[in-house]
Amino acid sequence: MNALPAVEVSQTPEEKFREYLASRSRTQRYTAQQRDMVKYIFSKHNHFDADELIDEMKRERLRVSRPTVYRTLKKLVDAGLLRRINLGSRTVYEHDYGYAQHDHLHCEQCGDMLEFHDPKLEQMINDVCRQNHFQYAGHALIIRGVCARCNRARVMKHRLDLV
Amino acid sequence: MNALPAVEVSQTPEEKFREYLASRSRTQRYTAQQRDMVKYIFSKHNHFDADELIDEMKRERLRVSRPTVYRTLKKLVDAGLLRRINLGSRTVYEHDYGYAQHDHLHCEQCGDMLEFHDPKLEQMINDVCRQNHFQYAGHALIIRGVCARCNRARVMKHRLDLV
DNA sequence: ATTCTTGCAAAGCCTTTGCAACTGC
DNA sequence: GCAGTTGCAAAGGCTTTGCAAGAAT
Repeated sequence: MNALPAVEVSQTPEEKFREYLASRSRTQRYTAQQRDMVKYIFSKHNHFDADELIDEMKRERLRVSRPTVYRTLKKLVDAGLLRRINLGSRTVYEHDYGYAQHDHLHCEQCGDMLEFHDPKLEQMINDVCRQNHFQYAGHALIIRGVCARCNRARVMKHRLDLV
Repeated sequence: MNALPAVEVSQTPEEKFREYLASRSRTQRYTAQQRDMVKYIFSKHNHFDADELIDEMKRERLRVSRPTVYRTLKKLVDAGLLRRINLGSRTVYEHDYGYAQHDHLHCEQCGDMLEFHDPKLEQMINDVCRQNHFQYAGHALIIRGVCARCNRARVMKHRLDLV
């Protein structure tokens, strides 16, 4: 995974989540397990699915139960802290808070997710929505293919095969 | 669903599928059920999921079994006749043969899929891939939001509520 | 005749839920 | 103490698979 610049945010993810839990008519509680999840998830910038998260947190001796992880992930997405990405065979999550708007190049070989940002995309989406009188709520663009590293590996292998 | 121009193709979907089944080392058979599926699917241009297809075909008194439908859908995708679209909560299929390359505006209200084509998108994808030495294999862009019709309905409802 | 396809029932996979015990506020 | 959260086990939805019977070439 490559890096895009982080974005300045005034609140920590934890604060933002607490705010969400308390906001307008919501009377939700901030529990130890939720705190652990938020802390763990925002301690590293990567893409993960529910299973990976559970495994990794268990490895760190953090208490997590599967239903609670799913329930909390849903809240985190709703709170704007995480974004769900549907990869077809897998659903992964990534930070949506404190991180620049971007889309993905998904390597079908190694599974890596390269991030990129292109203002031309936003412009285009904007135009298309306007032309169709479509009220924009969000988008998902995933470009599938083979990343540079895997490509090199393939070329190397091919050369070796020829010898 | 709105219409994009159809594309001239030299083979019927059925012919193309037969060709696929027979091609390079494959010795797959063309069965009655597969034929019915291809015919039915290409008799109308719309987006459908496995369940809808099964229901509709049954309504037409066509014999279909769930496992066979899944197996055949997979072949049709592989053959380049259909494209899978992952909508997050649903997986739908659409024609990928005899139809122009396009992307989607997905209405979250009524579920409708508006199709559009913009060469600027291809250009952008091309550039991004080149910059990242990424070998392109395909992409999926889905723009979420509310379509014009649902928007009008919402505005109308709002007006009525004010009365 | 041989090899592939079918269909049933059953399993798989990921995700959600009912409910009693528990905990944050 | 009350209302929301947890965790188990169980159910759900969608998709795949093992295998014996059937069909295509």
